[in-house]
Amino acid sequence: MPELPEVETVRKTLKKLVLHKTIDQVTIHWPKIIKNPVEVEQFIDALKGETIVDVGRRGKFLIIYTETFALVSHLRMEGRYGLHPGDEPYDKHTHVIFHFTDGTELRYRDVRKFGTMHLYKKGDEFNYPPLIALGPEPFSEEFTVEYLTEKLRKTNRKVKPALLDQNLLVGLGNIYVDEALFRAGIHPERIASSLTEPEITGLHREIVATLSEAVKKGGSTIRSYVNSQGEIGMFQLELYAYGRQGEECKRCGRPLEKIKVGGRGTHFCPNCQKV
DNA sequence: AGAGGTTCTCGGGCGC
DNA sequence: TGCGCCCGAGAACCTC
Repeated sequence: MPELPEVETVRKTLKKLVLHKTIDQVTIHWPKIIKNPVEVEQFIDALKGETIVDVGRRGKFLIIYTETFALVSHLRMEGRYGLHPGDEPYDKHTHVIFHFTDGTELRYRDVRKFGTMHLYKKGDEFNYPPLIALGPEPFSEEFTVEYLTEKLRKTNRKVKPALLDQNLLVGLGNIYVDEALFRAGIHPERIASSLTEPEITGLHREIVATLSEAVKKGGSTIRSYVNSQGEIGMFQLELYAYGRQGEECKRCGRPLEKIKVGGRGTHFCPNCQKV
């Protein structure tokens, strides 16, 4: 589910819901979600009495800031946040509950239990995993054609797995990497170092354009994604490649195909994206 | 029944 | 042979 556009949408909606709320208690039903500190009791004790002052994002990670701490949260496949009245029942997939002093609760629900939370002192979060080695943000000045060229030039991986590597560039996941490659007319199995200068220029442009258009549409809802207010995204209507195998290519009219690349389902047009 | 939007870890293979 | 790097496979979990 959540790639950069979805996480950015969650960030905005979550911020509206929880800003200025004070944590009274934390309940944890599946301790493995908490990766740092190792002792879950320390995680709980640290957050008691803390007030939420901001909600940020780095790549696909949400960062919930309190006065003293940074809670780094990854939704992985199906993690979701929602604000609920304290007396509303919760189901077996609700693993972490932040009880606020006003009687409401921020609940983290994750059917597959893949999500993670790391708590650090504010300011330390970028010096430790999982944020420490991340590549540039696609909308930052650091992400230039020159940067992308340099990175792709020195790897023998296929271009799709290379672009999914969050240490090269943050934000792309399986949906948007297929979209950016389609829009740039590049076959996902091309060896990264074989891309030409014009191809990389086009790829850079389409990565930024695809992600920014998707942010404007509130992300893509394929199976389960909703933002923190329970609303679906609308970018799934604009997709050229993802999930469209067997359907007509919006550019040339021939049927799209689905193959496996680096173990991931990969959608592309064999006519518009030549090997 | 196997695939699914993610990412970390591990081990094989290769080159020096 | 040994070490380091790069890359791909597998694992973490549940639902349809």
